[in-house]
Amino acid sequence: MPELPEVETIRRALAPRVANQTILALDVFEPRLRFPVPETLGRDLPGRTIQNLERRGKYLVFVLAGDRYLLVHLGMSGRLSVAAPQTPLLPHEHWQLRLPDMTIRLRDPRRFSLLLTGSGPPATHPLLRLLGPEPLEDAFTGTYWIETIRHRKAAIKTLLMDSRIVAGVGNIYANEALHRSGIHPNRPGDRLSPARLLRLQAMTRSVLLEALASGGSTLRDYRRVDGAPGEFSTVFRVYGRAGEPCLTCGRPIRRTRTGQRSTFYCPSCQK
DNA sequence: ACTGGCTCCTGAGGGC
DNA sequence: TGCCCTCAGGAGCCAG
Repeated sequence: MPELPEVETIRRALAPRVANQTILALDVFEPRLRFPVPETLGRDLPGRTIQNLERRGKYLVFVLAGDRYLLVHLGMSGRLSVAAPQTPLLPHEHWQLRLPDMTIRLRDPRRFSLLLTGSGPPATHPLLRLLGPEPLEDAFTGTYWIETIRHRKAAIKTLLMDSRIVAGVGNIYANEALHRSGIHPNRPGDRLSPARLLRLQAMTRSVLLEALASGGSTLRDYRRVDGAPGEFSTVFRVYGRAGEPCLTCGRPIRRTRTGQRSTFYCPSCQK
């Protein structure tokens, strides 16, 4: 489900509301998520203060006092919401974090999400340690991108979605960035010129920034924390538009598969 | 060192 | 109405 713009939208909404709040309780209703929720979490967390809420790729990091943190990933169908006290549990609500002023609940029908904890610098957690640079930060330089891609034989779309190369670009925005760049999703990395790679890097940034400005996209499961839908899906140029006319040239958008993921592209505009 | 394929899970939607 | 099939925004893990 959520890609970087959606996770960042959630982070921005929650961060000011959770900062400096002390955890009253963490209630786990279903520990069988992507990885089992550690049994000690519920005992461990009460009394700890949340210092701030950060993001790395599609991971949310609740930084706690005392050198601890909570790591949350929403997977495909995970959704965080602020629940009123006493609200009955909805189906597939697997845990809640109770704070003095609010309760945060996670709902996730497919259970691909995760809730883990760690101590020390979050960047050293095994799931974060190998992540590539943030696409919207300076570390994602043109030199790095070109040098990383130019000798790889995998499809450029697969490489763009590889979080070890660049963190947080998922299926929707990879499709959109490739269309804006005029690059065929299945073109091997080593068959793209530096100039075309630089264009793709710039288009990746701009599509993520535009989505962020719209509060993210809405497809099936994603909602903002307050329940409002994101607005970006109205401006998809290829994603989900198989058979519809390309907004650039009018020829029908084609759907295919790259790896195990759905790929949408214009056979005329993308080479 | 890379690459591609498989896997976890539930729900929605289409065809018959 | 029901059954069966395919597909869904992620990404770790595995064999080759």
